[in-house]
Amino acid sequence: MPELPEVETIVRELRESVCGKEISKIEAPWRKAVKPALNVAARILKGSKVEDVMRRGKFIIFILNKNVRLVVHLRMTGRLLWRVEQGRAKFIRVILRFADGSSLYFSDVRRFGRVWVYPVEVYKKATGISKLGVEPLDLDWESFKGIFKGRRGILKHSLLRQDLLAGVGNIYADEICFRIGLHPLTRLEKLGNDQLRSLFKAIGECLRDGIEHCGASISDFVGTKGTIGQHQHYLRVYGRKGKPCYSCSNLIKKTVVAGRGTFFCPSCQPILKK
DNA sequence: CCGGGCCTGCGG
DNA sequence: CCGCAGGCCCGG
Repeated sequence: MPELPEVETIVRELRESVCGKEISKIEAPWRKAVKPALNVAARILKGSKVEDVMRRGKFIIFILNKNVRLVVHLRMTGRLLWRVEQGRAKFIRVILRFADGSSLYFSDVRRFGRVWVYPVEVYKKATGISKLGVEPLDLDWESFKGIFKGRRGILKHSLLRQDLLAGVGNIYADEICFRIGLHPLTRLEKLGNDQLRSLFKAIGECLRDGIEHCGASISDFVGTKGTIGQHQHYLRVYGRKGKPCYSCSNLIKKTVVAGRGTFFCPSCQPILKK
């Protein structure tokens, strides 16, 4: 459930805390979390120093010297933590040990998350980063139009497609649809130029708001020091089934779109016809 | 385009 | 105690 704003929050914290550190060892209490096999990953990592930390979509990329990249995807319940609470040690899947004695823990209750270690020449292919679409926050209106104008498909489904736009997940997709006043099932091809333009603006606004509030701690998200975000207090529809719409006071409904729980206001978000 | 698989905790 | 939660991959 960490989406672009939550991942960005983590990356900003890491950039302040991990740069310059030398990795002395990688451990994997759950070996399947690491690709390639742990001994291979360890050999590639040997003696690597962290030069920078970046984000691409929902991927976290550690730039290491000697042209090595360590990539993390948190999927649903993954966390990167400098300290793990008592009782949650059983969820630690991977540990990065540093030469200064500190350790960064990859904890993940549901084991969907992964850590990859690869040379710079192959890491994008090996992780799936090469298949990602554009970065929503680097996007200008002309490029956005190039991607979405004339495209067919369901609005919410298109927002969730990482090969079009990298980083939007279920929560922000619903928030974006609410912000432009369209039902998540609206077909893209029915959007006029003005609506496309407002969609473009809404994507940027929703994601930037999320970053400004250090992410939404809805179910699981915490920062690297265990601190929660604040954006859950600012969500307009997600998780608000049966509660009055902030805009019109009608009750928020929940349905399923693209296989995911989807919240919307039936009166503020009509399905666009024709 | 839909649904199952990966997984576990927790809500109903 | 069943089934839902959902990012992403894959197969039909």
